[in-house]
Amino acid sequence: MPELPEVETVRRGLEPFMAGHIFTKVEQRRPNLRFPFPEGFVARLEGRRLTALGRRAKYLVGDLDDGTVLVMHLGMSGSFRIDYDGDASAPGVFHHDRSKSAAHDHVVFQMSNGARVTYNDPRRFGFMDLIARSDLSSHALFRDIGVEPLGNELDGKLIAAAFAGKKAPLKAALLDQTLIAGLGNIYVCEALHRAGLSPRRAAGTLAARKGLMLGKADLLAGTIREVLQEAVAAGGSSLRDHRQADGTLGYFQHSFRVYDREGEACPTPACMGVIQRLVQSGRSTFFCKVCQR
DNA sequence: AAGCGAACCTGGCTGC
DNA sequence: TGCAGCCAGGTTCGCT
Repeated sequence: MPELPEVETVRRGLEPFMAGHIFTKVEQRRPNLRFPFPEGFVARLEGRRLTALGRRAKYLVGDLDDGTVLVMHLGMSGSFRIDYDGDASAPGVFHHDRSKSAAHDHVVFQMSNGARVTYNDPRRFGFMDLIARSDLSSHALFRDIGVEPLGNELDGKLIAAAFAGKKAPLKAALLDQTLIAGLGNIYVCEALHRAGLSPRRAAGTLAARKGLMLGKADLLAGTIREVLQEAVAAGGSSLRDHRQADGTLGYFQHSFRVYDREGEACPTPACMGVIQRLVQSGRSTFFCKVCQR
C-alpha cells in the first residue's frame, strides 16, 4: 500500500501500541523478505524498548533504547495489523483484519503492553533492518534520499534546481526518490493533474518563480504538498482493500482525479478531456492530454 | 551518465 | 471451470 501518505498512516496507527513499549517476544518466520533479515534480528530486539516511531520517505524508522534503529519498508504489498489483548473497549482499539492469509505473516512483534503487531507481505518486496542510529544518515538506504515533500525545503526553487537539465519526463523525475522522497505512482499522477502539467513533459523545462511571477515549478510544489496533505488526512488510499494497521480503510482513493480512471471524463472544470492511460518506464500513468501540457 | 526495460514475487482479475 | 495473460501502491540492476 505504501506511498508517503500510506506509510505515515501506518506509522500513526502503530505508534500508540509500540512506542514506549518493550519487545517481549519477536517471531521471524522466514530468513528473508526482499533482503535477508540482519544477523541476530530477534535477539537484538527482544528486551529492548522502542522509544519512538518515525518516518523518513517511505521508511518506518523505530528508535530502540540501545541506540539501534529498526528500519522497515513495506515494499508493494506490506501491511501491519494489531491484535490487542488488553481492554477491548479502550479507545483506539480495533478489530483484527482477517482478510489476509496468515501464510504471509512473516514477523510478529509481541509488545509489553499486550499488543501483538504482525507484518504481512505476500510479495515480499518489503524488508527490515537494524542500523546504528549514528550510522543512519550515511547508510546506503538513506544517504541519497531527497527532500521530504511535507517539510519546509520543498518549493519551486528546489524543484527547478533538482530537475534542471533533465530530459527525463516529469513522471520519472517525480518518482526518483533521490530528488523528492515519498512520492509513488498514484500521487505523482494526481499532483501532475492538479498542476496541469503533462507527465511526458521534460523535467528540465519547469521554471521557478521570477519576482512575483510564479513558475510551473512553484505550482507543482504546491500541488504535491496539497495532495499529500489531503491523503494523509484521509488515512491514505485503500486499493484492493488494503487496510490501516487498525483495520480501518483509508478513503483517499475516492478523491483520485485521474489514477485508475482511464476513460472517465476529466474532472477539471470546463475541461472536455478524457483520462488516458499510458506506460512510462514500465508503470501506468493516468492523465488528461487536454488540460495537462 | 542518464534513462530506459527487466527483474524480484504473489495474487487477483479478465477474457478466451 | 480452467487456465493463460496481464496488472498491481517499490526499488535495484544492467544494458544502451
